[in-house]
Amino acid sequence: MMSEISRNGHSGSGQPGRIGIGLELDDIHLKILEILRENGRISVAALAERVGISRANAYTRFEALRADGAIKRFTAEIDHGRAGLGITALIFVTVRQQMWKQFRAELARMPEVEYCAITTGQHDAMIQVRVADVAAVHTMVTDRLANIPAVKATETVFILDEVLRRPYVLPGDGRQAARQARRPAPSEERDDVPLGKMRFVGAAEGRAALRKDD
Amino acid sequence: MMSEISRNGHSGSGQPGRIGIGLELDDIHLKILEILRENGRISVAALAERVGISRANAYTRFEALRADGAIKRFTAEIDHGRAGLGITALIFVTVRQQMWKQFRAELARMPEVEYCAITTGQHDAMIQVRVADVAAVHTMVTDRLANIPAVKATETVFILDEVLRRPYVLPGDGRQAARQARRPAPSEERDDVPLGKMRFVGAAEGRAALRKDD
DNA sequence: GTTGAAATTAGTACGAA
DNA sequence: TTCGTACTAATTTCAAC
Repeated sequence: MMSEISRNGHSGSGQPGRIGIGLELDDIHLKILEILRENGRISVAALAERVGISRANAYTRFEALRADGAIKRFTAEIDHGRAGLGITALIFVTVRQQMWKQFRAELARMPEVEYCAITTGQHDAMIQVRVADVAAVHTMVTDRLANIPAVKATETVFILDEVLRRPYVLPGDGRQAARQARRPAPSEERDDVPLGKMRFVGAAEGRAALRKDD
Repeated sequence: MMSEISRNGHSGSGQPGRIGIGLELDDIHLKILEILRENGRISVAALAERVGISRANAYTRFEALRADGAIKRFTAEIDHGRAGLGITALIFVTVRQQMWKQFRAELARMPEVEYCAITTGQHDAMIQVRVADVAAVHTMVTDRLANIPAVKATETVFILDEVLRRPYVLPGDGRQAARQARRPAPSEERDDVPLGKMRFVGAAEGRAALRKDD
């Protein structure tokens, strides 16, 4: 029903970008993932044809990806509006230290939470909820979240529009990006970028005052 | 490759929580969606059995849900760490008014962006990116985002851990919530909830100063 | 890693309740 | 509408190459 999902870390391997311990993923594996994230119901036979390998090979790789955990599961994307959950909100939560375990346990009991991530910055966690109406957000925050001792403070914003959601970003996309963006060729490095535009918010700096910069 | 996804609004219907114009979704439809979001590759035959309807009926409903758009697509969930994208970050963007169109167009050209939503509050949009290493986040923000005229300012936080992701929240979950949480047993109703804990950030208030409340 | 043939399963059509 | 059945097409499995 609810799923703990993998940490961002690389299971011990210190090298960022390094492929995980299990399978070595080659280009064909990545192409399979790319097709599967667009169409999770494609038959393995059709997959083999699109990738340009034999069916037996496709079955082997498909199973390997599943077994290795590179593919975690297959899922259907639902239109929430049509399913009666027209309101999406983000709730940024400040958690009392040493009460994370309780916070997580409570989260698991809230089915309207679609996503929760621990973040650096001003807050400690961001949760995304889907509910039927604005009142439900209010109820959720004031009745449920605020009653959790682990929750020190919350800040809620509403999502007005979801501009894009990609099924899942893959390294292949990065290569495309590198091509498209043709990155920071040291020579043509742009130094006219207005530095005041950007801000990186680390964990320590987090609770510090937030200046407004517009 | 990239997909515009539906607005939060209810396509004209003013009633929040109301099912969209197309299909009337009954309990069986919702049960089908519930199964499909857990296992997007289940066969329609197996689906029929689990729901307790005939195979023919299952095919009809399955197709109807697809045609109606209640099911938008099927996708595979990838383990990003294993795929070489170990870093996830959230970038909050302040967008110059009347340059939204440009902003969206540029977003479409950034494959490392997995999700983008327009929000109320201090910022105008939140984008989630997946990249190989921390340096790539820096490059993304300073070289790509900052060079978009539509982008007035950004604020970046890193995701340290993704605590939970549910495939998709459905109204049925709400019912469960009501049951599970069955919470405020009037006797143990807590009226000592510190109101200062919560903050709702509307669009207008947005750019106002942000006090620190810890 | 590939191909081809057998076994199984999926998808369609249609009449009856 | 929904169900049950029969029919056709496709997929998966498994063998040998």
